[in-house]
Amino acid sequence: MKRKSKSGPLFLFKTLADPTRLRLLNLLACGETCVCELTGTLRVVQPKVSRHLAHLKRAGLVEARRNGKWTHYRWTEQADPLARHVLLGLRQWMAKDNAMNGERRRRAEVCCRIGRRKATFSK
Amino acid sequence: MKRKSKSGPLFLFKTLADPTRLRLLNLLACGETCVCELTGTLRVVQPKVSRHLAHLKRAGLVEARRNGKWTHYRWTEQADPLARHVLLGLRQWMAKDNAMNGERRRRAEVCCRIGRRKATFSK
DNA sequence: GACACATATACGGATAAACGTATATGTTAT
DNA sequence: ATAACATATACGTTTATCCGTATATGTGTC
Repeated sequence: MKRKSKSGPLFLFKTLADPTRLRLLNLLACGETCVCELTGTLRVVQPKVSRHLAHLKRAGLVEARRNGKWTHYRWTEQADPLARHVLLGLRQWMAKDNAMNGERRRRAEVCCRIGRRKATFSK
Repeated sequence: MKRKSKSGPLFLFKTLADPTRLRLLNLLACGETCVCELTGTLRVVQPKVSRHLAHLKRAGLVEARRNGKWTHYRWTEQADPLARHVLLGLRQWMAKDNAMNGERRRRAEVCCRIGRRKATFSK
């Protein structure tokens, strides 16, 4: 049996080749966000969000921080040069894209604001 | 019915999320190459190579030039900033990766050398 | 403990992607 | 026109991915 690599460009690109995961990364680009807020903003069922967050985490693109009942996700600092390069480009693209901008703007206000660091979107 | 977008980051990443297509891009990074040489070097059946080249072409990553019986493929100059950025990163990664380096080195010598421009790998 | 809540995973079914084989198209030479 | 060759596409099958629903896990509260 052969095991899957979980790193390298292939897994990176596979991970980025999904609309929901791109939307999640977009929201997380503003800073740490809890699952319930992601779910509310994207308007998709919670297991779907969790599944895709798990995928992003496996790929090393995000990391989770538990705070009581809530889990907050954030982008990870990339060690791999390719991943860092690609994600930087993606971030810049998201900063310009209309749909992505809109989605970051209309994120839910009413959700587990406690213990969250301030969110700013830096290019 | 909804049509597929063929552009944007999603299609780009989907296109890059396949080992054969990455290997093809790697070989093409040296310069224009004909299908028979790609087939010979990758040691995969010809329809597979053609299918993936067609996919890369649809995604706008490569373009084809017909010369007699042969078709030569090459990287296209990217108009889209994200695609250009990502492909630049990929190219740099390929320049360092062992497997990719090996594959570029052991490309077939005996094939349709006529009418091909000289191939050099530039970072 | 029992309960409510946030999040994660398991499972079966649907959809899409990739594959190998066969065949079609296009080009050159005879 | 026929034949030989390079490349592309069509077709049916396998394999991977995504989804929704149900359920499990973990954490605070009573």
